[in-house]
Amino acid sequence: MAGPTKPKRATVRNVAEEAAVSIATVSRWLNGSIKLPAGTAERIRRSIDKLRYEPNLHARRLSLGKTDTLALVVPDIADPFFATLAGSVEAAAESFGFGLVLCATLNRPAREVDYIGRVYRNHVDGLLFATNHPDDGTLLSAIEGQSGVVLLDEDVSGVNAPKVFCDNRGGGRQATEYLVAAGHRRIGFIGGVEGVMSAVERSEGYAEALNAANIPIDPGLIDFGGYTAEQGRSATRKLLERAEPPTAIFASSDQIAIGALDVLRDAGISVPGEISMVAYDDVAPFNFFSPALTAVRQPVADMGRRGVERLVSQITDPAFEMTVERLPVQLMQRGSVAPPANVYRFGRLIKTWRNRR
Amino acid sequence: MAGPTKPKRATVRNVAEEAAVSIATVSRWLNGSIKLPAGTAERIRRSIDKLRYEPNLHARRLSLGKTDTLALVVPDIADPFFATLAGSVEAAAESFGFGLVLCATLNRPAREVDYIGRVYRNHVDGLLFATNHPDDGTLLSAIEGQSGVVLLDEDVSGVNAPKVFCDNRGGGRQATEYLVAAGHRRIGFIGGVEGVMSAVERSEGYAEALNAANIPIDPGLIDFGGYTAEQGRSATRKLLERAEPPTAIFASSDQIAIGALDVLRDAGISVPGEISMVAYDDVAPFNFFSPALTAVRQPVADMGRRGVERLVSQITDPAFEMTVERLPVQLMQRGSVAPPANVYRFGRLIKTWRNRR
DNA sequence: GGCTTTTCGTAAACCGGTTTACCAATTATC
DNA sequence: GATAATTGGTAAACCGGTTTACGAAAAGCC
Repeated sequence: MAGPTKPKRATVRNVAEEAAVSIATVSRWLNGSIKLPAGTAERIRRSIDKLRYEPNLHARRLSLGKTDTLALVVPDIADPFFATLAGSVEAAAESFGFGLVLCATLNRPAREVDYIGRVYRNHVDGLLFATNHPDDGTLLSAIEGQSGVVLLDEDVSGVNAPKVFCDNRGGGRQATEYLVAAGHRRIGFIGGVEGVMSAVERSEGYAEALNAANIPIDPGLIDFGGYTAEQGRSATRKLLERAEPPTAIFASSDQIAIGALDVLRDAGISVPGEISMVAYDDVAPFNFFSPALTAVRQPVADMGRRGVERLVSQITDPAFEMTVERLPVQLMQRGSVAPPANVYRFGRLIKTWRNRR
Repeated sequence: MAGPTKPKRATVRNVAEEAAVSIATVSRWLNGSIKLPAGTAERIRRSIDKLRYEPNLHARRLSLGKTDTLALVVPDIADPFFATLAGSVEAAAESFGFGLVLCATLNRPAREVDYIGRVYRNHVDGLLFATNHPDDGTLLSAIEGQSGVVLLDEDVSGVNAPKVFCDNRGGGRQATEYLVAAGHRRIGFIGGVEGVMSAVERSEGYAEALNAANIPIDPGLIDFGGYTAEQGRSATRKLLERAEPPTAIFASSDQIAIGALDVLRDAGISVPGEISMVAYDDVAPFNFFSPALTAVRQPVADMGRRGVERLVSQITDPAFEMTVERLPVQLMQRGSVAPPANVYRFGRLIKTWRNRR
């Protein structure tokens, strides 16, 4: 017995023949660019049913030069932040009649550039781009002149494209203000990759809040490195080695917070008893952590949806205007912030958690 | 000033013309099906560089009838379990020279069937399919006769296709044995959707372990419903309402465990002090929960990679044979299991957590 | 030198759609 | 009743590759 052979699909020609009509008639009728007398239309309809005709996608794309497909480029799809983003982008694209292909760059510049080229090469009609490392000009020149790219979450400096970001500065400020209001003055800041917009802005928000409270900024409390758990671990270790460790830590991503918690737990330091913590992103199930982690929640799903809206209108509307949008973030107050164990009175250090060992 | 016009791309014809050679020569040289004297090759190479020629993907696909692309179909990409799976599938596909398109069905049968049809319609060369609901025959008939589909994680009963699953029965048994070994005899089982292979098998493993320990199976302790946090919540509430609530709970997914923890916390019941818990999947950051959650870890990434391997060999190897593979799972012992607070001595109930309120 | 084989290369068909240009037969207009 | 406009439809070009079938020139062989 022969192996399973590929079933032969019907083409427009077959349908036209079956319906005793020309190819063009079938094609135009299908695309609604002509109306036909009831009899003819019915014959075509029947032939299509009978032959189980479905248009060949590739032929259609070749002919039309468009794909009705968008791409979402993210560093890593297994990261819950980007997975959530991907979910909302998928749904939004679908609602606009677009398919979605998901691309993970694993932060390899070559892959990023390759994916960006896909819109030029007509693989997709448009592309949502999210990165998480600073650009050395490679991305800029890859995106430059490319129409149909919108930047999500993170900027690529110099690029002229529609952008949808979250309010990083506001988030950084809110988190820090909250810690300051709880009485903290030595607040560690663990940031993402140095130079990346979101990291810079969150640190600016941090600085703003400290300035507003007349708290001098101690560069030794600030550490950049990446939105990873590993960065959370190493930065926290460094902070703990200081003569005066912070009484609170602002971790600027979920993963950083998770790494920081890891180190704190190993060191036997209680949260928030000895050190308070605020995280950022809030896509991890922080309310099940112990303590439930206070975090700045980014509207990840909104960002995805909005990005698709912008992209689709860029593709379809010739009078499209590029904009930069900032989505508001929200501080989710839970249980990882308490007044500092280090108490200063009249400017003198009375007690630090180290004394309590 | 005119708006940005789409840049005109060079075609093989342009390249051929520029290199003073025929189209076929260029095409065949590019595809390595001919070798040319150094001079000619060099001319072609130069023309390609000069014109920035890149082959048109759609033309290529139309002509060749293949796409070098795989699809991964999952219920929900934002679910960490499937996000992790997607990550590994992406990487594996890439390593075989295939692209990947990700499809989220949101458990809508119409979307599932549509996606499955994509391989027939040549949108992709092959498809990895993961579902999480029982099939009423729709999926079976959609997949039937379709070559180039491999089933991942969850079965669709009756389908003859390569399958890559995890050892659900073994996982259920291990988890339950572990609880039994800790002294538990009233163990709640919170399962996934009733009738779904993974849920059935995990419950079989649960039953096996109980039988082996001569513990009678109490149907009132068993609840199916879905791998969701909501199921975790409602099932846990039901368990707590019993005259004799369980001393341990086996939650058969991360999300279920999270929901269960939620209810237990609200009820002021400590884990593992009053109720022990074992979860399943272990893609959530359980080691940061308090207590760190003991869970059966599924080799999600392995499953993805293996699935791609099977799919690719099915596509490329005519002598391919269908197999069902079972990947081993591993119990990650952490801190959510303790001996039961309910103590029986000489068959009499001496103490339950209820008494300790 | 004549015959075969290899090398280098071409013309043309094909994949399966869309679309332009155009035609014949009705129907509307004056 | 002649002309213009509409209706229903067709043939053929085009999108941009791949591949088959074949030809001419160069090299190999006796």
